[in-house]
Amino acid sequence: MDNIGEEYKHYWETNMFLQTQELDSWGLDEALSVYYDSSSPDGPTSPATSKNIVSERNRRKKLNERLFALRSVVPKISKMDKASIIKDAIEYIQHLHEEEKNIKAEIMELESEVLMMNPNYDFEQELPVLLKSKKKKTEQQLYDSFTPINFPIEILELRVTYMGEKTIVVNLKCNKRTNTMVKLCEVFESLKLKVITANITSFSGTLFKTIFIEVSFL
Amino acid sequence: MDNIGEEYKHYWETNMFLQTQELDSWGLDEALSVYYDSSSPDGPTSPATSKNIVSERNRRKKLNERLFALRSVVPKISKMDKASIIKDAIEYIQHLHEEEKNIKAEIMELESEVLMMNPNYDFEQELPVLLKSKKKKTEQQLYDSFTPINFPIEILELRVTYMGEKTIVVNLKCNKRTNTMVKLCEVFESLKLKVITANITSFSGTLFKTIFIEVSFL
DNA sequence: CTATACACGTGACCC
DNA sequence: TGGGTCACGTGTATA
Repeated sequence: MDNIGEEYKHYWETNMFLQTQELDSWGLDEALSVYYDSSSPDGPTSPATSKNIVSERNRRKKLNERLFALRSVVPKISKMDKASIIKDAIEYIQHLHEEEKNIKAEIMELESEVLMMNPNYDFEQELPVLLKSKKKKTEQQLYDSFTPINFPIEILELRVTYMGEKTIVVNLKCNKRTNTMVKLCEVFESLKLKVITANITSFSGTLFKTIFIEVSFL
Repeated sequence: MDNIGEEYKHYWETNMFLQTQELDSWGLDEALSVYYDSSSPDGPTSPATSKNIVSERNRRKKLNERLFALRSVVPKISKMDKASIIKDAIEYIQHLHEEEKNIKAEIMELESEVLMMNPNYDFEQELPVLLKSKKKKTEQQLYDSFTPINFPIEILELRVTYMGEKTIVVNLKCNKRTNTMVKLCEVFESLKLKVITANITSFSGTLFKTIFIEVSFL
């Protein structure tokens, strides 16, 4: 009895790291069950007890796997204790709850702010996070999500001209899509150039942008 | 031996509900340890084994309490299984992670939106959620957040002129700061106006922006 | 009757 | 050399 048990006397975490080996060593368990089956058919311990043993082993193993997985999704794990893992998970969830609460109040405030300043703003189209989550919650207690829609800049024409020794002129033509102008500005801002003057003209769905740039970088 | 054990043969959840009563019935355990101590000092099971028994009992109890607490902070608990509780907790944490990511992008967008429309807005004073969470992070390796660095638009001059019955000219002068041009563009994009032509000129740290707008909204 | 899930006592391990 | 933790086998109650 004892020598059989000693095969499994590892620390539980080491057990987790050697799961495959454990699966191999499970062959011993079948030997064990056979041992139980053939030895004593009279006692109340032989016929179904071996089944219960392997069942219980599987249950423990599954529980440990879950616990290990739980540890992996929780940052700031203080100790490797089973109890400590659960404790850390609880604290982490509570922290996320609080943060979520604050951040949702934040969003509601910001939305009303935007709505006041611009009553024609279309939240359904551009910022559907809270609305969608409310919808889903009524349908089922499930968790919400959303996907931001981003159109790329479609450049139709790009021409760079050097005027004199310190000035560059950039001529750009592209299709007008949502936020296209914003993205263009972001590109030129990120280049940290010294823009002398810029002109943007919109005509029938096309953006024309002409930029004068001083060559001397800062 | 058996009659003592029968006191504890409840389902684990019922055990949790009757914790206080269990604490009372622990008087029986002390009687148990005494029984072990006084009965057989010769066998290898008496002296330290009873200590281990009560220790192990406490450990199991603590673990179940933690598990019960974990269940209480996780909504949408499918089954009461120990393993299922941990599984639901894992899925819930993963969901919260994803939601947090999305909602933070959302807030950044809204903040810039508000900032555009009301350049003198003070995020530090009125909406310190993200900033506060960041403070916590510097103090310890705690859970993460972020802070968008946003300079407000400093408007020096704003003049709106009506030209004819369908055209508006907006003249704007403001200081040049980081992303000022981007924010200006975002403001005018969000207003969903029909911009005919726009001109931006930079001169000694000041932005001059002139915009021709057709009045007819889409 | 057979699974499934649990609490229990026990020996072994490590700090 | 204990206090703390673990895996194991077992009896038992629920579905």
